Amino acid sequence: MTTVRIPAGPPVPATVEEALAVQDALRGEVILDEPGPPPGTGRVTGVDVAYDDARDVVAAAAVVLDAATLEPLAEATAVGEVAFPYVPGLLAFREIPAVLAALRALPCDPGLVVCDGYGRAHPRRFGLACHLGVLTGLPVLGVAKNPFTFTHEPPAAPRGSASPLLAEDGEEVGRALRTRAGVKPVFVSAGHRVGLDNACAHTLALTPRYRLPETTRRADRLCREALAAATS
DNA sequence: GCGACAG
DNA sequence: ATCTTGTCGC
Repeated sequence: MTTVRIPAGPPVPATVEEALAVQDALRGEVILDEPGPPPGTGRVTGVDVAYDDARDVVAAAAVVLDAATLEPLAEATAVGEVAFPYVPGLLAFREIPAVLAALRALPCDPGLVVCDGYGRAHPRRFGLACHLGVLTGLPVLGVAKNPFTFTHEPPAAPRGSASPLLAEDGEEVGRALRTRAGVKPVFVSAGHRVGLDNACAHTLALTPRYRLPETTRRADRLCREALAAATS
């Protein structure tokens, strides 16, 4: 397994105003009219980040799975200093430097990337999954655990049931998707070069046993381990 | 003006 | 995200 130091990277915005301007500038680069790779083929990579704010340390993990078997093929972690505070709507600036470093440290192509949080389901339609997609050119989708500010009707009880995640203007920005019968749904949205229907299909393919995708479960575990190792 | 608000 | 024990259930 590869572990890298987060390189002194692409300058992080110094203010909220600058961050908003960056989102404005990059939003037009998002590709929304590609369906993306079909589920169960090629590779799927989960990315996640853990923090120790008291010590100002951040750790990211990228875990590559075989999309057909969900068996791990490769993994990498990156550790460094926290570069941006958590601000709702600006999560990407906090997570992306670490995530990019972990992705670059992988020994193979990531294929489709699955991240925690949102893509188009975002106040300015440019969440983490969109941002990461534009910066890497990779197909990316987002799976979040909460509906954020968006509204939805509870999906029917069976696994696979879904209901639209709606913005104020009525636009469907994502979907509440039931990955386990009778269990709280997850909130799926397209990021870059992946359609919403396909994003949901991928999410179901990645949840044969648990509510959250295997990609995020594995990446979550790995980045916590990396953080503990870096902190001790 | 105040609260809510992905991780 | 993170702080945290036991507990109910398959």
